Amino acid sequence: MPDRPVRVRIAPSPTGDPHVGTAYQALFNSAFARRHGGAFVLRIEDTDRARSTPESERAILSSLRWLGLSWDEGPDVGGPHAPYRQSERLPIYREHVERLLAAGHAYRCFCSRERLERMREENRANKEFPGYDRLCRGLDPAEAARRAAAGEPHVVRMKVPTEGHAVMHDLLRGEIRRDWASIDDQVILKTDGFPTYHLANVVDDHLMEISHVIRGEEWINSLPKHVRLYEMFGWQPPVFCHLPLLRNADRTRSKLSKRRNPTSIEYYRRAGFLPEALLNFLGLMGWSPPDGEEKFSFDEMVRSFELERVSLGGPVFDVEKLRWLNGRYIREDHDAARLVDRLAEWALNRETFERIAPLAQPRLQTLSDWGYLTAFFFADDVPFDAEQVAIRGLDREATLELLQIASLRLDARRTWNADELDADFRRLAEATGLKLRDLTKPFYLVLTGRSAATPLFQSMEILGPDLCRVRLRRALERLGPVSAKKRKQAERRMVEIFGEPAP
RNA sequence: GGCCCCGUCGUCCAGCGGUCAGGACACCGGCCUUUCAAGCCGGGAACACGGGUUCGAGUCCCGUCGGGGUCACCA
Repeated sequence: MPDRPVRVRIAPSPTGDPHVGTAYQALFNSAFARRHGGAFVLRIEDTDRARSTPESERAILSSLRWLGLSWDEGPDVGGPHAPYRQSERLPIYREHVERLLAAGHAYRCFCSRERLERMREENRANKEFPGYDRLCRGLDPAEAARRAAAGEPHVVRMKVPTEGHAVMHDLLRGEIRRDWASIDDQVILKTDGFPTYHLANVVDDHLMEISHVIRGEEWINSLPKHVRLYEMFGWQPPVFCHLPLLRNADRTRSKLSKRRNPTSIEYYRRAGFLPEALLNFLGLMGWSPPDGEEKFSFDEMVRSFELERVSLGGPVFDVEKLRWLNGRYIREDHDAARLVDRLAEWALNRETFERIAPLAQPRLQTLSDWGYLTAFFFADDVPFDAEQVAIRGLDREATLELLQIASLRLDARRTWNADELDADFRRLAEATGLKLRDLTKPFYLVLTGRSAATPLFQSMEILGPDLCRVRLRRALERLGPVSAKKRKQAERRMVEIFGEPAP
């Protein structure tokens, strides 16, 4: 361990819903920092211009805060190494790329995407190494600089050794070796002038004086490139520690994915999980305190946290056990009054009731009708009769495809309100020649558990995207697992009907 | 497929050369009880396999098998 102050970070990419995996990484980094009296930094890695959104960044920050996590430096709290958003650090990366270029550690590459694609395809077909063939590495740098100055589009690639092997160290895994011949010259600066992860990550970790890089196992394979970048810059690399990936509970045991499990932190919030329970549960993934007690607060975790105690097997995210733990928190940490407070914080409050009231009012004959009518707003899953899921005039398969298309569309939405949902469903009805009321029927069933409920789109708005998406996915799963082929088909149809760019 | 990582009950963890392989979730049975939960008691359930090293391997080494990750101008 280098004798410098402990500084760690998480570097989420704001390209989607706040993921429990991000919370997991944040928890372990934060606990490690606190344990060693160090600093925990949050840095936004928004170098993917096409997919990064401010809404996603906001959502990630607020979800992490909901969990009780906090950071010493970050885009919202500032800090000595600001800015903490990579899109605001472009000149820094440019300057560092120049340095590598000048030192001959990197070169400009003018190869077209088409050429690269062709090359990859051929190599794969011939079972040869599929990486970049280094065509532009041989270009005269002066000539390349002239072409670039003339405005010819290009990327910058780092030079990687062509022989020998990289030797790396991981805090938990020890030495890792990898032949350089299996690694190609990675792009570090894209055509649009943005850096890639590899470059931005290394530059920022260095400038922000990160001492330990604690991140997901998925990064092990790019470690050689990172280590090489540190070498080329002449910097001391941080200690690397790769944590196991959270896994799906199904047979695949692949890394946790929303296709198979709810992954959005917001889902767990809406479904009534307590933040302290979710955080505690995440702390049980790959780690356990020496005393074996499974219920512990973040502060308690910090007190006994040892990174060395992390076990390497990929932990399955078992919602059943999370539910049990959540129940313990409800039972053991709350008296009735406190529980009522928590319920109000969650959803049972005047604000929610006021949103629902206009929808419920026309449908109430007595005040007591309220309970049954609105119960689905305050539930996680809703039971429904699968037999009834049908669209008039369509067979089961066609019905399922529509549910699938809608599900994909709803997944792609970045904003969520009744008017837009209304427009989406109208469009889908139009494209399929269905009456809106026939189309929405199965959605009432799977989203509200009833064939008649408060109006669908307004109800969906109140329900929120996370609950709606999960209910739809569960319904699809239950009604007949969709084959990969069918999903592809539905995906194409969705794009046909709604167009490529998500709103 | 190449490369990399990993491998203890169905699941999450403990074990860090000598334990009857322990705890928790889930499951099953019992007790308690106006129901259901909760709680308490009990039960079944694992060291992937094969070689080594060692007086002695779940623990160390090698191989096989299995799982995962990764092979982008995404992170």
